[in-house]
Amino acid sequence: MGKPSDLLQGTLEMLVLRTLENGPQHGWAIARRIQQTSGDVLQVQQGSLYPALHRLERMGAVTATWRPSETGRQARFYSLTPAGERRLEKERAQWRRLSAAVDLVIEGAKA
Amino acid sequence: MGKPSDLLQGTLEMLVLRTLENGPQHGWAIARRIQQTSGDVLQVQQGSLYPALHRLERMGAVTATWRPSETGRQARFYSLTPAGERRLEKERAQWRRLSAAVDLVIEGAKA
DNA sequence: TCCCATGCCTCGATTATCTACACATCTTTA
DNA sequence: TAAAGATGTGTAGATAATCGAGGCATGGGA
Repeated sequence: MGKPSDLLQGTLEMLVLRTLENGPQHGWAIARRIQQTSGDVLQVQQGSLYPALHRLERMGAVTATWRPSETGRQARFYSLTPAGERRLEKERAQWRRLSAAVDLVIEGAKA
Repeated sequence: MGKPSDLLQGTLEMLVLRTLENGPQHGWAIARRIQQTSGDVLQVQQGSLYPALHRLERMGAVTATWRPSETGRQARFYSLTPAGERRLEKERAQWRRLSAAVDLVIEGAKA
């Protein structure tokens, strides 16, 4: 059960933005969804998630409103902004480029 | 020209160990080789490389000796130890697992 | 002579993440 | 009824890898 640290720094924001492409969600649901979608490989710590959400809000990539959740409790729902979508696209492209580059190095034939 | 930070933290050690699978090399050559092998996408900063090399040496994953380089100058050649090989295998497996998980999340179908 | 490539290294700052908490409500279980 | 667990948001302090910028030294070419 690897933590999104280890080598995934900076990737958390991308994961969060990507999850919000499916529509507005509150923090707890975002964390759960990432874990599920990744086949239980990635788990997002609350101490990383909320600061990341606040960063994204400060930079205008997401907006947030208080609304009752499915269970009737008050929860903070985050939505992607156009700026957030653009940011996601950039980070996604960056990820593809860099992870492909790492693969080239580590999977390449010896000698 | 992405920096191996951005999302590659912790990956540097793996890249270095992988490069040493091709035989002993000095720091400068390791950096150059990673850059070449990655198709000029990854570039290793000296301020990251040497601390990483020293960490790996302290933990016994590599050994180092001074020898003249191809150009005749004294250089510090690093070699993989058995412990380093084991570490590389673990990190390589970890990388595959986690990068595949990230791909699952970000490439998955919407909704 | 001056510059550039080679080659090693350190220092301070940045920054995201982690662990571990605190707080609140609602539901389930003993 | 009381305890426990799930839901849900958040902060505080510490950690640690990386970065940028610099220093130092040698050798070769212009």
